[in-house]
Amino acid sequence: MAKNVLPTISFAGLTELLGYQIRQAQTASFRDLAGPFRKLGITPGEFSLLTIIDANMDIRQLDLVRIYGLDKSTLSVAVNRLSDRGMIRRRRLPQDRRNQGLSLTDAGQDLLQTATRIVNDQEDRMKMVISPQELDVLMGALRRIAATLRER
Amino acid sequence: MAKNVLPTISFAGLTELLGYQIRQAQTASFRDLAGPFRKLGITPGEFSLLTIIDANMDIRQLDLVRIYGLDKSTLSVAVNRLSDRGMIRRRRLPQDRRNQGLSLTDAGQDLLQTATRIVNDQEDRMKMVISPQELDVLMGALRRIAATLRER
DNA sequence: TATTGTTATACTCTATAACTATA
DNA sequence: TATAGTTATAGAGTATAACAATA
Repeated sequence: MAKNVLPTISFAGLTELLGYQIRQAQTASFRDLAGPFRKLGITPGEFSLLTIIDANMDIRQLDLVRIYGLDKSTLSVAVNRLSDRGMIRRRRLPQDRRNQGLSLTDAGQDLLQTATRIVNDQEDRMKMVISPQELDVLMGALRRIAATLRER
Repeated sequence: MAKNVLPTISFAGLTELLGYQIRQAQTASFRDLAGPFRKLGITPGEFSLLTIIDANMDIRQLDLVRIYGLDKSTLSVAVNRLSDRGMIRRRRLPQDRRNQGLSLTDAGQDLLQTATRIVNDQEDRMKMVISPQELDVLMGALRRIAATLRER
């Protein structure tokens, strides 16, 4: 009946593409984080948002917009979500009251701490399959690739 | 007035994370493709779909579901879009009429050819900032990282 | 007038659930 | 009953446009 025959799929040149392998690694990373992060109610993007806000007292939304290359409306929505959940505080800055300084609440700091442990655990697992030398190459090469593609 | 002072943003540990750099490279790659691909009316995901269908005569949707780790409904929608545009053909397979074999139309093959040139151009630009040795390390390491994260 | 941010709206991508058809 | 695929629906994530407040 030929029922359990798994078809052999050709990926054509796909697997030889650097862009393809970068994407595969990236989706594997997100899916790996998805489970533990869902319990916390955050996404990888929100983790990085919390990290940057934590490290930059009273950062403005427009600075975050520049960092992420997102539209200001998109960022406003993202900040809303974390703010509604009591993780982020917004305050008008006295120097220029058009700006809103962002900071983490105590609950936000707790959340960040837990999320950071999850991320570090993933990092450890990734580093188990590559050598320290390979790690250096990887970090440098990925940075240069991103930079050159952003140039135009 | 301190108007043109660009604030110095700290990324905390973010830039030392492998997962972060992989994501940065991946979003840079997608954004770089976005412009030329928009003119063709396709996405990077659709490009890879076209490539795999082209290389696998009468492939079934369920095989694609397994490759991509997507839900069958998601894939059905994606195939619909390309089918509505006349790029993909579906035909019931005589061996088992529950299966639909997918193939590219002539227009689909033309589209794939044009998209492939765009992707290859991006690959060339990425390879201009890394050595052949680094390329080897990158491909191998990214493959192993994706594999280990998928294991659980 | 220009800048910072919000809101309404819409589009894409994804999954879940209920369905049809075929086996 | 099980498998392959479709459709309706809903939830993220994103952008555009119109708006409000502040400079």
